[in-house]
Amino acid sequence: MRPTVHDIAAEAGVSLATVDRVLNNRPGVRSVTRDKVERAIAALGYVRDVAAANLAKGRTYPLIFILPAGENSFMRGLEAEVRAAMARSAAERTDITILSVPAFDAPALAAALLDAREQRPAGVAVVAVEAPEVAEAVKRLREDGIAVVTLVSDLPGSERDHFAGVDNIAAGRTAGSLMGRFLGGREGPVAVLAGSMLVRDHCERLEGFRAVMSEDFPGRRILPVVEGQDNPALVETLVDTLLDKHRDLAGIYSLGAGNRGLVSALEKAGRAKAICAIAHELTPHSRAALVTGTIDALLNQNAGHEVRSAIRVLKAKADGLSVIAAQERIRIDIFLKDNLPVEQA
Amino acid sequence: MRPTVHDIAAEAGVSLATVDRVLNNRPGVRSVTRDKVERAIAALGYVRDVAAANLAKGRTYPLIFILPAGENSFMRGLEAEVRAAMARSAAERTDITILSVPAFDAPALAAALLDAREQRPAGVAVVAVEAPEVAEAVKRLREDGIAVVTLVSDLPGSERDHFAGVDNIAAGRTAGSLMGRFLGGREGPVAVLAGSMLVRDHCERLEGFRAVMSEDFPGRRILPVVEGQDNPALVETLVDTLLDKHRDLAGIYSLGAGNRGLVSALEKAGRAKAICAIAHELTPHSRAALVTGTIDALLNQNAGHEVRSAIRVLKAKADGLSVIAAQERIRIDIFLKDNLPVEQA
DNA sequence: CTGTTAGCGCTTTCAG
DNA sequence: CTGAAAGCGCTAACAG
Repeated sequence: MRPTVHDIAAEAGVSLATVDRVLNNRPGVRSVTRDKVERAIAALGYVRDVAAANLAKGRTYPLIFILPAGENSFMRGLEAEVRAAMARSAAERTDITILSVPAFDAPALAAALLDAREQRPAGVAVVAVEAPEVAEAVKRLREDGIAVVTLVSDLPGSERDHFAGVDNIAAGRTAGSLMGRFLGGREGPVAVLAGSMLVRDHCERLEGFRAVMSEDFPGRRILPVVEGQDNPALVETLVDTLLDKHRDLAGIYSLGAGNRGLVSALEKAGRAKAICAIAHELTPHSRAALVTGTIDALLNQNAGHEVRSAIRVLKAKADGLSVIAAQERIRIDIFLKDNLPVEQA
Repeated sequence: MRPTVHDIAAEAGVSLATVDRVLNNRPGVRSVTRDKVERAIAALGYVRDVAAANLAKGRTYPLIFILPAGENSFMRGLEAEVRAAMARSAAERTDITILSVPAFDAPALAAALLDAREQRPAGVAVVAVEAPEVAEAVKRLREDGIAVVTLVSDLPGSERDHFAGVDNIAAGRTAGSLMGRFLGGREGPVAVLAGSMLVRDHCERLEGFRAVMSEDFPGRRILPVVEGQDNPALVETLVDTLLDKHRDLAGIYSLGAGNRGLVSALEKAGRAKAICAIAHELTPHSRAALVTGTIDALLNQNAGHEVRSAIRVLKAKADGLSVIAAQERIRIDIFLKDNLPVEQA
């Protein structure tokens, strides 16, 4: 049987309360006593039963998730994952609220953060837009002892505790590597389609993509980036134009959302098979396009992992604990038509 | 505050003990009483606090992992993950033992299973070798109420409760898809290197690979499969021969282990860059070869995920609970030099 | 500064 | 068949 607080109290010749004080390094213990207890802990190889501690504490973690509104499938999937986490709230001792804000709107986001602050949550997870006022709002939250985690898109240089998302430079590089190899010796330029250069994740993907293309495939021309605001209708128009203007287009890297527009444009132009398309995020639409071959490869971040990681980190930070960074690293999934996960119910 | 057993006892007008009997559907409750309690549970929307239940039960799960011996890096990594899980034993209420058996040795594996059975564990996780005597041993365990999960390599048709591993047909298809696209119009045949056709995972990868090559790249010649027993030295000799015999070799798919041998053979022949190599499992060696470009792509199964999943499933099965299959599905990771995870300490 | 005591939500004897 | 009471390992008042 593994040792309990009773055992260590007995071993150290003190009471349970004192052991508890040492364990949770609460003040009010003479250092001699503290030493005795610590020796006992070490001697018995005590490890605290976290479940029992939580039960006794009855602590819950009020958490707020701030997500962009709109019909972006990835974001709606992310929201679904947050709702799934809400369903597990009881078991995980969390109490989650979702706040919705317009996409790519820094003032609205800053306001939402301050709004969240009023509710005095233990932590806030936010899909960031890169702007000084947002960083400033994050700072205010931190000053109030509220843990802040950026989700999907980061806010470097701010005081956020952690970023729960993928390495977007690596994602862009991966896209570039696949694009270059898939095209092989085929002639023609490659177009790049982003959502907005206001969000960090899109900028970083572009940076990684360009880096690999120029390092490993220097002969390939990359067209200037086009911004579709993650809006399918706008994306479709933009791609229509691209296809029309560049009859020899060899590939398209879509690093943002709105892939429905990309897919329709390619298909109606009858160039779905001829053009190598690489996009991000596995959604019902992008999945279908991968299966038919309109999209050749899909990079994905697992929204479920991101949400669960954000929650774990927020809870840890709220308790002043550190996290094992490596363990919270989010992988970049690569999907081809051949390794698609089975569809969920 | 969410309802507790007390609330439902009060609501139903019975005692705690009766509520508990109903909750865990233990016998000795009149069906009228049972109904009353169940109505109360439904009315209050009660959800049991699993942590508290475990605390009260003080239950632990003795588990046995049976792993192949030898210096196969992937298997040693798997073992390291099992040891990591052992370190978490206290928190997870598990008590894990590792049994080591010679690789690809069905009689030894069957004996080990029977050996494990003597220790009356709650569950056994085993890297299977496909043979009737192994299936028979699994059956004996199940008859004794011991949960059995196959790990990495499955034993279909046996009575194992679950398989914790990747879809190896999909893995083979993915390898084929990448190989076909990476080669593009380049001429030359593709070689396939396996460990042993006695293990299910290798057979399935081969099947998937061949399927995609014939469907999507019918012009490409696939050489007969060569078995390297997951042994680097043997693999090296075999690849030496292949390289010598096929001066126009365009690609190699290594679907088993022993990649050290593959890498040295390619490098010493000076054909590392010219030949497209796709292999399995991220190990220190394969990682290095991916970075230098000797290996072009690596398919990987996350050993940590597999071990944790196996443990979750074994615990659930031991308690007679079902698992959400989708949640326990293990993904196939694809690594290029550009999306390698940061090296762990 | 330290100890006593009463729980957290659930399970488990042991009586009745 | 049902109930009362003790306790899992830990924490939190409240006394001393």
